[in-house]
Amino acid sequence: MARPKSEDKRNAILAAAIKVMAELGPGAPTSKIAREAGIAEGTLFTYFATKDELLNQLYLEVKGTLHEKMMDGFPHGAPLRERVHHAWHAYVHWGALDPARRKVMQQLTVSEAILPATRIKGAEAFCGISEMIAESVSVGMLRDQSPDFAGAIMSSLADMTIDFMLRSPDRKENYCEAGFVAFWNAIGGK
Amino acid sequence: MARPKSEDKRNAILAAAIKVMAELGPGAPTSKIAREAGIAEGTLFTYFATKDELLNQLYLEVKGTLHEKMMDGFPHGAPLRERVHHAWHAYVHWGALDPARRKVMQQLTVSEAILPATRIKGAEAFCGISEMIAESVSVGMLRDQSPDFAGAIMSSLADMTIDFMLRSPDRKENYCEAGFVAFWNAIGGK
Amino acid sequence: MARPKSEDKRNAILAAAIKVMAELGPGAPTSKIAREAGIAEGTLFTYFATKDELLNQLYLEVKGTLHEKMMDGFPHGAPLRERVHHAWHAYVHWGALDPARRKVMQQLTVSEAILPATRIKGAEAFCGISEMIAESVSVGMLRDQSPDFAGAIMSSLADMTIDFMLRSPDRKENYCEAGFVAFWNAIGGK
Amino acid sequence: MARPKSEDKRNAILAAAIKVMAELGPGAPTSKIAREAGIAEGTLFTYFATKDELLNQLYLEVKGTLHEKMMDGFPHGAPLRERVHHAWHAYVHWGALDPARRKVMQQLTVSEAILPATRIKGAEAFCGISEMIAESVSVGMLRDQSPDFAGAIMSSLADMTIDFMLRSPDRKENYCEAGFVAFWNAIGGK
DNA sequence: TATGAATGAGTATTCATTCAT
DNA sequence: GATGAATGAATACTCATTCAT
Repeated sequence: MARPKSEDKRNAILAAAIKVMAELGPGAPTSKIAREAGIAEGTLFTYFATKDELLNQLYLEVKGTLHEKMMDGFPHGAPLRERVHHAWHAYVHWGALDPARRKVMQQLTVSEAILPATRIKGAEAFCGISEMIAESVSVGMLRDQSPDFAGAIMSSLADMTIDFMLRSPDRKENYCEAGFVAFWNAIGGK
Repeated sequence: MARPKSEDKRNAILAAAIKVMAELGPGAPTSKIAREAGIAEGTLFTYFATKDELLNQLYLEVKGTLHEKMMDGFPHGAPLRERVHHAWHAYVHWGALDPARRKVMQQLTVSEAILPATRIKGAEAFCGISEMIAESVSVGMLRDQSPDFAGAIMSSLADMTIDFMLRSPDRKENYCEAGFVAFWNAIGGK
Repeated sequence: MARPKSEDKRNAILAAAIKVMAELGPGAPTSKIAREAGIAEGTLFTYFATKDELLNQLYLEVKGTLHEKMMDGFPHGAPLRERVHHAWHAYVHWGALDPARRKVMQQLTVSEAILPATRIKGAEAFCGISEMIAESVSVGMLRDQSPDFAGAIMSSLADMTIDFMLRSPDRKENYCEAGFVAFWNAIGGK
Repeated sequence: MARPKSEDKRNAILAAAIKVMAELGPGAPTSKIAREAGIAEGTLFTYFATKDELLNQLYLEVKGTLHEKMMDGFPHGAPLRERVHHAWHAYVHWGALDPARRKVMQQLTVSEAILPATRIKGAEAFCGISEMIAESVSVGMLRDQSPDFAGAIMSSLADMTIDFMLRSPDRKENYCEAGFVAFWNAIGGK
């Protein structure tokens, strides 16, 4: 049983898990996820040995999607501020346009089921972005911190911004930019 | 009245819930909470009719503790920056010194069990603080937002800062101040 | 603790039990009964040592009420048919006017909680009536049975008749008399 | 399909429910029923979604068995009295030979758990029998009632008769016939 | 490989009864 | 005697996981 047959089915399960868990939280029953995915209860376990494994894979999948969005159309040659703005814009719109995925990410982030190893793996993809942000930092005190700190500033402010965007959809773009201003100031962006 | 309902017991249950849920999440069994509180399984339900009610009360209790800490020794007459710094310092040290309470707050914040009404009630106490922060805002774009936005900037950055303080206890104070700098810059504090 | 103080309270409990059990069946919680009776949960147990005792007393009370109604205004000197008709009329109207009490009697009659001794005691009061009915029996085969058999014919037909009276309140009296005719024929009443 | 849901198992559960509930009433725990049926506690709920559904299905099963017995060997061409006697005989012997089933029917009949829809469905099968009995009715007043009334006279008297048959097994047949005489007279059978 | 019935430990909640006040 | 908080065994139902088909 090297790799299970259908990549499609694996994706269907992950998609179903996002849908169901956005509503029911990480306590959502695997049976409901299976039904939503259009497969039998038992089949889920040929793709994910345990529910915890599903949760961990899901965490990675969700973080992966976010990363993908942030790199999609990334203006590699552009000035720093523009590049960072691209990342910011992609982040908050990812969350505002796909609230289920984002809800699941929030829940899994604070869940005991996600292993430290998974968290590390999930963070790895964002190294580059963190470093880019760190480059923008002009505030002395913040320059002394690891790039992670700058990256974390972005995540936390972006996440907060998404909340406001979801609460007031008509002022979405306003919040997106207000959030960016706060973020850019926070790191003393040049 | 026979035996009056004991405030002590109520508090013991809430304390036990914090301890147990910090480890097991909101899915923690009420039986474990009762045992930890030193009471019978059934007794828990004379104080909280359902587990959901316990969760909602707990949310309020935890937010309340945080608010209390932030107002404890508050330098009412001091300059704005000092007052905001007091609030920040109290917030992040509350989280760093009582990680269980803080973990529970994080988990409940994203839990479906917390009713909107509870969230509103929990936020009310922080109005004053949000307004104080909003006063500090000098960035034009951010001035146009509600005080909530400023308050949310603080919460999200403080929360992120706590993570770093917990991960590197020896650099706790360093992170506390670095976080404050980022926050103060974010809102363009004067 | 010879006899508990208040006979009123005892009656309140029995009345409450009837009301609550008519809705919830014999599984009705004693706490609900106590609340309905306007007393504390624990007080119920100074009047009835256990729930089963309450149930048994209730059975007797309900049967007693029925018997009382049947003897109320009983035309002692009247011809047999008239006397039997009085009993019948009282029975079915008791059930039709107090459906809660009657529902409880039905439920307790088939409940495992009612002790044989209680059933016997409850039946004793009806000996006289059974004997009166037995006197009316003119059918040879039925004359050979114990008076109980004649009494049981009456109870079962009366109970059935009550069902119809409750289902069609506007035809109540019609059913009362139709039932009596069936009953009188059944025993070959002279 | 994997393992198909086994009709045998469903029947085993119903049989177990009859046995256990005859002793413990409708309050009998599902766990005891499952054990008696030789299955796991949880398995019961793959066959009956809730205990109430089990109760309702059981009601139908029990009524169905009774109806089956009444129609078994039914002398379709025979004179009316003989046909009615067949039904009566089958009814009371069903109850006398399978007291557990009959006890359960009594209990469920007065239970709040049985839905009106279930009662209607359970009664449908007996329409034909009620009509046959109604045909036998020669008493003017009873002729004006719906066939249900005649059917109800039979049920109530048969049920009473079963009680006597069970209490005095050696006089079983005597009571069967005495009961029939009463019944036949009640409806003024021709 | 896919299926879904079977499992049984686990969970929130109820409730008769006790007993401190 | 009256109260109602405390108790903990009992109960319906759930759910991750297994495994026969």
